[in-house]
Amino acid sequence: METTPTTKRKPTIRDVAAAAGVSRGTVSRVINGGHWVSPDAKAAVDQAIKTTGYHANAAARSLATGRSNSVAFLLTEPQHLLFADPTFSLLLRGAAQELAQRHMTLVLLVAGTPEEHINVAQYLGAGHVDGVLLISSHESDPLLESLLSTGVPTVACGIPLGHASDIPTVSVDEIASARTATRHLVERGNQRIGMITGPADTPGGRYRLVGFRDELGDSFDPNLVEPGDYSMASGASAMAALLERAPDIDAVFAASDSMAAGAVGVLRKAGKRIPEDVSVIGFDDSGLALTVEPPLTTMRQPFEQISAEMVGLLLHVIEGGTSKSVTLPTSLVVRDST
Amino acid sequence: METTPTTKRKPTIRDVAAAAGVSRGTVSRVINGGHWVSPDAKAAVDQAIKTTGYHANAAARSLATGRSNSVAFLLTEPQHLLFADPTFSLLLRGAAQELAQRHMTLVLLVAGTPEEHINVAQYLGAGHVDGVLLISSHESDPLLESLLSTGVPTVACGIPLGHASDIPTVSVDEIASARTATRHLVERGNQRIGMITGPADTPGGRYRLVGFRDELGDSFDPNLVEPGDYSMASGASAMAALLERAPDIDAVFAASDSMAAGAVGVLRKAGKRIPEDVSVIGFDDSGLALTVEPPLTTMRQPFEQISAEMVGLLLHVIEGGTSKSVTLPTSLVVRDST
DNA sequence: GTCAAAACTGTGACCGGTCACAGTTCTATC
DNA sequence: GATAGAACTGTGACCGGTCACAGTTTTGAC
Repeated sequence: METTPTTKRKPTIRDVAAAAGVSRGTVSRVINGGHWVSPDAKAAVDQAIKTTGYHANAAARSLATGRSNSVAFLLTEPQHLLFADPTFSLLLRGAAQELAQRHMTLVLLVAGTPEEHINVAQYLGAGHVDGVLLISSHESDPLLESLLSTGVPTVACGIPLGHASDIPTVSVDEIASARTATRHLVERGNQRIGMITGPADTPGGRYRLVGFRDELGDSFDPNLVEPGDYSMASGASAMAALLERAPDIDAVFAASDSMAAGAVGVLRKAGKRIPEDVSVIGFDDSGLALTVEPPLTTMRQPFEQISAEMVGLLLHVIEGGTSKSVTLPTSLVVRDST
Repeated sequence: METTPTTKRKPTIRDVAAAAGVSRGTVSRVINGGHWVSPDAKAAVDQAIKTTGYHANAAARSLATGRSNSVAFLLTEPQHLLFADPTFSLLLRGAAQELAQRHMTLVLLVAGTPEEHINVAQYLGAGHVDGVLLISSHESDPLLESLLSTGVPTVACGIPLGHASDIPTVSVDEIASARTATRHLVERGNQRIGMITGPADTPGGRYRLVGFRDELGDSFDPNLVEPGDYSMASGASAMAALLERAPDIDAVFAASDSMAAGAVGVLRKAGKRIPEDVSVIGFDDSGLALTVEPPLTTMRQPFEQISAEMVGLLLHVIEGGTSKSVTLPTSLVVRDST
């Protein structure tokens, strides 16, 4: 490997200043909005930036300003949920785009194993990022504790159980959504409606069940509730359990599309027609909902809005603004499974 | 909001040096491997780091060393492919973990729109990251051109068409994999085997077709080939087209599980039983393969290995090592669709 | 025509590390 | 016991920006 002639040092702000015939300070001002610089100077600097091919050095800027212009996208889910569930990639993409527009970057942090946990905690504690987008934390998440204690600006996705008031949150109205889903099944004439819930230590796991129970009122039968962990496999085994306990079940509300998909597979193997014999409704409206046969009726979560709101909120907190939480509406998407 | 008492300034290397009774230089040496420092000094520094709660400032370090200790995970796919296809999240997660082990971070870059393209090019050109993991680039990708011209160390996933020798790559043997898949169908006794290909400007789109054709030899019928774009919808319409052209088709090889899933839906609606009437084989072994009914036979890509190799290779190039490419084997996973 | 305020510009210190180099101590060799 | 070299330590310069402040010019009011 020969040394390329491209060994020219990267231009610094001093090079630009020299080329434009002004001082570093003026160049800096032009870069940062251009206030309080004369039109002549600004033009000269703009020109010099072009000719030199200058780009500000992020590290130097961070060091001087104390801000990194990056935020962490923090995943704490155990591994199998992550790639089983396509929802997180929607959030991720949305957040990345939203941040890019604001010229900030997104660093992905995965805290699956305990070892990763402590590494992540260290990393965040060191102040390497300006803020954290916390994705779907389980109750009593130790990471949340350390986040709160280090004081890194944080916005959560889905109300972290037990910390409702401590931390700004973007979430959907779980209870209302679950009621809507349940009402839909009732309105379709179903009588024996079961539910496959998410883990009880997650907001979706807990509150969707609450909405389900609230909506059914007196006709709620605890025997028709079976827990899952959002994964397809858990949906399948939960459905199997429900079928065994209540062969006359005529509808099921799953707290995720993945679990609904698992349930559909089991129902079909059991010879049930969907929706004639059993109606199925999911939650999320992830890409999965369309791959299932029949396509799933589901509660759509506005993932694009969620990520946009999270970024907006986080940046607001980083700027020193007061923190508030946002609740977004879901919508019922009716397809062929009900 | 009252000012918290936690306004204590973050400890710097000088604080640690003072606490340990040594110089900054010694502390720096301890942090970076601890060579050439006496056991006494090292112990004192380690102790001081603990008591002060010191973490090195990444920006300062980057500024001094000229390295950012971060790499970009660059997505250039058009939007709809991204979240339709779960494969990228596997790669992403694998890469993040692999990097975390080496105390580097992964910044996610999305270059979907032309505007994002130029922003990303700028960002990379500015040297904000030490290297780039390039995910599935299409031929004549302008971003690739600018990457090569800026000289940022880059490793591609899947041989970038037209740049085979310019850039280190981690890929699977597309042709051999396609031959294995095709052979499997032939061995199952199928006679009229169709293929749904990926876009011709992607390596998977081009070379899987080559393998398919090679394996079939004389019995290859160009009339039984229909292009798709890896998405489920495209798989469905391609399957519909094939069925119309060749109602006697008895097997189909799709270049992605998503397309296979789309094909399965169409086949079932057409009254075909799978695999009795038509066998279907996919590619990837993404999570999707198990959600389809029946579960898909498919060619498994070793995504964990791919991301691990990519990171390893990239870091090697960053360190100034010579670049080489790696080809990994796929494996046939037989399920119920063949 | 004076003077104050507004508009603009340049300078030096600083952010928190790393690195080269010079200086010191310790060990081993003849 | 002189001396070379290894092992260890401290110092100042530097990375490339930003910022506060001081200095200069322009503008407008009286």
